[in-house]
Amino acid sequence: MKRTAGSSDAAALSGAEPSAHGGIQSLDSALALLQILAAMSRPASVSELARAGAMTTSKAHRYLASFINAGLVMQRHRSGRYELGKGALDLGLAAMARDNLINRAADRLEDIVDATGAAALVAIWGPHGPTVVRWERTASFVVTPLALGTVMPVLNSATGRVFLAFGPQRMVWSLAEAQLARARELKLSWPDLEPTVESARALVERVRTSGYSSVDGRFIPGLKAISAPILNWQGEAEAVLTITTGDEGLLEQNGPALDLLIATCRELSALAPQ
Amino acid sequence: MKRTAGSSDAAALSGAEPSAHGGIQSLDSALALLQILAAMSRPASVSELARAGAMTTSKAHRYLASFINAGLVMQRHRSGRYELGKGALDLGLAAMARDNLINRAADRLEDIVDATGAAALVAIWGPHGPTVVRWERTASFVVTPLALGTVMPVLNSATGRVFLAFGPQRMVWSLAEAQLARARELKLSWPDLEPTVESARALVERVRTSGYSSVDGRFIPGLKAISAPILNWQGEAEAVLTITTGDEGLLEQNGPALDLLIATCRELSALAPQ
DNA sequence: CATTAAGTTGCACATTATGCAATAATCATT
DNA sequence: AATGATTATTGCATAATGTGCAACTTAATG
Repeated sequence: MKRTAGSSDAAALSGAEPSAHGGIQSLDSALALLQILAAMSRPASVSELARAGAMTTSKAHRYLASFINAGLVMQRHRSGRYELGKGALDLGLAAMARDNLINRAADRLEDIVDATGAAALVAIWGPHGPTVVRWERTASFVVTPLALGTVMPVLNSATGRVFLAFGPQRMVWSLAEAQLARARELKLSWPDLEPTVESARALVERVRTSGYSSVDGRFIPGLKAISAPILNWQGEAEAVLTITTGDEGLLEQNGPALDLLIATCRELSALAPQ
Repeated sequence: MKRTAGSSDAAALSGAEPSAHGGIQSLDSALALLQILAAMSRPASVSELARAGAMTTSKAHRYLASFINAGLVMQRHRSGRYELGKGALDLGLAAMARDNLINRAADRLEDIVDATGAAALVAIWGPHGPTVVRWERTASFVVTPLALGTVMPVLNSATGRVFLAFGPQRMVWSLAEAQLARARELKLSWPDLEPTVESARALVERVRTSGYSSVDGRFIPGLKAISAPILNWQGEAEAVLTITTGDEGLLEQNGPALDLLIATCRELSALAPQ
């Protein structure tokens, strides 16, 4: 392990340059690599990871070996690509179990589903965008896979739009701008949104003014959704609550489902931490 | 770092005892401590953690300092108790997103499109039938019937036929029977399908036997498509993967595109949740 | 305020993390 | 199927830092 060239005489004599925060240097390096892997949208090779982490492949490989041993990372077969493993999921679920805001929101889902006959979900902002962390539905809900971990698009989902208006702005707009660029490249647009920053900002104004967002069957035929934010004390969305249904009448403006959603989010917002 | 008492002479000469799995010893110890913290039901003191992890408080403290620096752990104030931080939640969310079937399938679209020069899509069963939820194409792909939310017909699209054979049967056949009745009313038929239940059942047998479905230019002039199911453990399609192209030669039987499609769906099926 | 217990940090020494090169495995091409 | 190129993995000598101990700091209690 190399010392920095500017080591003081005292440090040189004693043998160790302590890390700036009193931690362990190899652990810091390893955890930086883990974050790089987590940010990747696909399984990665050891050389990709080493390059991205500015380290030798040999070093990256050894860190990955320890992460595999701990269950945080998995590799499909020897010499295969690496991705996050069950241990990472378990760690996240443990962290989530301690998050009072998510748990309070989740506790409301059953009542919402019972009252509306629809499906309802809680999403929070994750490394890849708005991520479903809890959901409930009635047995008759017809859409097949709606699952824990589903990442919603920012621009054309009700959930995503609420994050666009109320979420952590720098991160949200970084992703939104990428999605806008991609849409322009493929010459896409949506019923109420052109793939431009100006159009997206106008959408944000509409969502902020109304305090919720909705998408109707023009986006996914037969599906309608309404979403509202659970705000913290800075007015930023900590989570988003969404009701989604195939029943076109259920989520009408000024209807009971929207009232329930807004009231629930308001109550949960009042309980949010500083 | 202490050697075990039984170190071999060779290891003593070379200086390092490699960890059993080729990883890094201090990283292994640190990750073991993190798991102990995750398993605790409440915030823990450094001495509790050190005791549970059979290490000195000084060692535990330094590991925790690195975890805090990485965001995986937080401490309410100096000398306060330790608990999992936002970074642990983010790691879990990233793992959750990886674990999601639609995201896994979507990740494959780019490779498929690159390999074939065609367009590729993921569809799920929605309220009005097979619904496109993800798609990719090359920028040069000129024919664009695709959009997020496009509902494919059940009887005369490759995607729909795979759902007919492998999808949630009660819902799928309810819609199929309605489309058959409509076709009889309009006196429609298709090159390989009469608008009868018997003919449709024969089609299902063919699709189930081959494990995939294809439609050629007789259905939509200039377009050919092949589809295969991503099956769950009950043998029911959770999603369907489709390659579509205007190049008639590309999707020939026993060709590389079909092989790629089948292999991809097989791999994704193997990863599907219970 | 004094005392005790727990958290945090300096430093000498003990231990292992690391880079480099060799070996093994996988992928692409013919 | 064979071959060459590329990438993943591992042995080992050297470079680097992780660790235990004790001192210092902080927090809690009487």
